[in-house]
Amino acid sequence: MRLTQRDIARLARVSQTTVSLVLNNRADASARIPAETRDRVLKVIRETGYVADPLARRLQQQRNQILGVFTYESVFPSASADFYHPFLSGIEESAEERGLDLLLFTSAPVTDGRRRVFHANNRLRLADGSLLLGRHIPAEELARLVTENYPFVSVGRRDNPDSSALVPYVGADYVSATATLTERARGLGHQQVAFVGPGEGAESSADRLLGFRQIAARGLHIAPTDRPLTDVLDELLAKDVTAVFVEDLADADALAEAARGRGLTVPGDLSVVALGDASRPVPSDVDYSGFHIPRKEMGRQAVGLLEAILSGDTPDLQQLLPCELVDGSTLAPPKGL
Amino acid sequence: MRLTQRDIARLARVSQTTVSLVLNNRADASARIPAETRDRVLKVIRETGYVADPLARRLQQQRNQILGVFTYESVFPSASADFYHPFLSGIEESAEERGLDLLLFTSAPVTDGRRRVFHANNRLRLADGSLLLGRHIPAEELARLVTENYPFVSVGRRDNPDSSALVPYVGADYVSATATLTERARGLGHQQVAFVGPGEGAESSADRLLGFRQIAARGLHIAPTDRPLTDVLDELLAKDVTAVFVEDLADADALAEAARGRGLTVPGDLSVVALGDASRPVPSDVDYSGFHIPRKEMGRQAVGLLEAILSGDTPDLQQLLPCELVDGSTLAPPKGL
DNA sequence: CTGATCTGCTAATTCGTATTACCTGGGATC
DNA sequence: GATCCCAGGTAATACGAATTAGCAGATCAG
Repeated sequence: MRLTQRDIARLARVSQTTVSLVLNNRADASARIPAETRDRVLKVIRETGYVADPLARRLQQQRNQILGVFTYESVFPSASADFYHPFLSGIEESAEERGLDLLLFTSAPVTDGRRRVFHANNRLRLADGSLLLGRHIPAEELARLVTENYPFVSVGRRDNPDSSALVPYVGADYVSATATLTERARGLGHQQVAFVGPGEGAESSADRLLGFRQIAARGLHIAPTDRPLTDVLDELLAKDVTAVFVEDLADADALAEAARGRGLTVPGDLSVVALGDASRPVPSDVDYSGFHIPRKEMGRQAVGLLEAILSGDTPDLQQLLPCELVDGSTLAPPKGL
Repeated sequence: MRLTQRDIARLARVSQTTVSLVLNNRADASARIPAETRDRVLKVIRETGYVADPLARRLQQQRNQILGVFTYESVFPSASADFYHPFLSGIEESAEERGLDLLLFTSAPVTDGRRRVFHANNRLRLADGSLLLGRHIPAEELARLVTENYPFVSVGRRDNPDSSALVPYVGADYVSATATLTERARGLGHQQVAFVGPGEGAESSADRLLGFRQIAARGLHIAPTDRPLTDVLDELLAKDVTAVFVEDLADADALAEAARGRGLTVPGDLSVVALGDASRPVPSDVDYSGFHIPRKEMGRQAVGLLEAILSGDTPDLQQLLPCELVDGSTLAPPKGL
């Protein structure tokens, strides 16, 4: 049987109220506890090792000092670890600084190979608010979270289910980063540049193409829908492209490798820019030019934003962080120059 | 303002009791709800999106379906990630299967560079029970957890603070694994074998030496207390050692590298056996003979053990899992043969 | 000497849910 | 006609801590 304040009260010959007052160090005008009584209570607490039940506490108060973390895939298996890790590192660090615990919603049942926030025995309310992570977050879940007024922040994604719902998020500014790099390529003398990637679907893809287009309005765009890489490379060369922008570092590496296979040099004959980190392990250790997504910082900021929301502040609910530009070795003036 | 059962009750024109009964699907003789009433209540619940407050629930019940995870270092920074990750992967997997959420105690204040379980505002009771992970778990904290009767399981460590306290743990059987490998070396014809490592202090170290001694009672033991590696190598060669057992894969690699530096071949001139995984990144991709610690499985088993404890079963509180032997390429008959 | 103020506490209530005990009206049984 | 039973609920209470209201007794002002 576990100890309650009532037990402590009995042992210290005071009321449960007094125990609570001592514990919470209340010295209001309405409740003055003389040192002698206070010490007596504290002594009993020390001797028994009593700790307050945090759950009973929060029934009363508004905050619980727990932040939920909902991931749409398992966190720890190494397959998704590379993706989630940097975010979680920042989240953990920030939570530690703020004295918050993190609740991983591993109990969410998996349907169709994905976890769902909303299910029969929804446990979101265990936490004061939650952080949502995942490559693909279903729009209807976001919408419901917003309409139910549940405090949450989406990390890394910035898709809005519809115009009416304002989804709080911390994202990365792909537009600026891509634009800056495209401009840099222009500055180095590249006349024909190309963007290889879907450029639509996820906002992260759309944003990169947008940034590219801001500078290279008429640059080539190739959406490699299951097209073999050699095919893509053929088209690039046929159109005299000297600098190519790729959404993923792993894809960038594959493309560069293919180019080298044809006797081309990188960046001499073809500059390759990686617009983001590798989504899967890459064997080569080439230092690709491009940018890194500030994942750890995004995690940190997300905790900050959620805390602000919880404490009633309403700062800018949608935050974009600058990407870290990487000079690297694969972006240089074209050979002809 | 969030919805309560009282609100649902009002809307459905029933009592709060009835709402609770419907929600929990109680069809006992003591409470029979006709389909009509039940449907009316369920309709309101659906329309409002009401979900029960899990905290208020557990105030009443015994279980909360939350397992605490206490780590003595941060989990996600890549420095400790390699260590914690496999454990956590198993824990997460098992928690998911059992419908449990995981609470990371990131709020525990850091003193002397380490987290502490026990501090002023101890929050262990948020969870039904907890898993303890860490390279170095202070004995006094273990002792206190035991005396306070808090349900927990220590993962990977099996140190007992004193004989009276029975610490529940899931560990790895280093003794058997080391003994098996030593026997294998003997079988291959090695006459002089050596064990390089502290062999005391942590039980994991002591256990390995113990397993080694079971087979090679008079084998050489070198405790490399800050001794330069070349020194250790000198001694091995001077004593005609042909097979050496090293506690850590990283150390094994360093030693093998040093041997090769002197023109020796591995395993031709010297067999090297790694008694465990690398505790720090190792550049080489040599496939060392030795064993792996079954970290993921240990995580899984720990959840199982904790669940058993929580449900009142008292199985064997201390469990040892077999290590995975690795044939590898660094253990072979000595050259002379 | 009377009322006001202060000290040092405690009884009662609250949070949201689950459970237990009981209530009511009608039909069946004796 | 009295008793019992049963369906269909509800009122009351418990869980553990926090808070609000308030109660004795001492002290002080006037």
